[in-house]
Amino acid sequence: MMETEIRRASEILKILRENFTLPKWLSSRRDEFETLVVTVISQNTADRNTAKAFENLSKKFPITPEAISKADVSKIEEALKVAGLYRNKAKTLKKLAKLILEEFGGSLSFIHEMPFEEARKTLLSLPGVGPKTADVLLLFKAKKPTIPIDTHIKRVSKRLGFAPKDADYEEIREKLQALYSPKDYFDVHILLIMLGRKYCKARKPNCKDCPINNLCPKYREA
DNA sequence: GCCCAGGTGGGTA
DNA sequence: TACCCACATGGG
Repeated sequence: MMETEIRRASEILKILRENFTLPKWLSSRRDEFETLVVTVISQNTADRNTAKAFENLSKKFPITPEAISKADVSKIEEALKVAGLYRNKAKTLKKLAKLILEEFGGSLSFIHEMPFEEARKTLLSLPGVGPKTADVLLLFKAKKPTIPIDTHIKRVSKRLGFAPKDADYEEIREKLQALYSPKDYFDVHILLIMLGRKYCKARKPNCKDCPINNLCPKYREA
């Protein structure tokens, strides 16, 4: 990897830190299972609707493998309706709760105990858990060195020239992790999403006001 | 009315 | 393996 690319990446992070305020609550607050539940709900879903759905579900049930595994799928569906894809997600959550109860002793503590790769593989074997969801659990709850790649990060990384247009999830994750130090993975994840939402949008990017536009090859071309 | 928010799994070639 | 589609709601 080019030395200059690493320097550009560091400069980008520095400027993002100066321009965005990191929310403090993200890593604490919820336990592993709650985090899994909210992350599944969040799949392909706007944050506001995710929050509403999680709140709805919390009012109906304690967010535990015990309660969710016993819950009526229709009740879970009702709570999740606002988030969209609710039939799939309701089924997935119930399956996950059951599986965690029966195969993992009712807890996701293995994400702390297993080495990173094993923990990730185990998470990926769970229904409804793909790379994004697995990496969220690993980074936020187990403090493992990984960067969840969501749609914003995918887009921003390509525009910044960190990854080719056809790059897949793993390629982008590995590239970002190589560009940054593990202690910064959390901030990189959050800040790139914030950048993507505010300036580097899919349809109407606001490059003119973007705080890192002169570090962006796309902008300098134009 | 349309576009955006925004991952995973199952099917087909 | 590599695509392609289904899943579904809410706000601007």
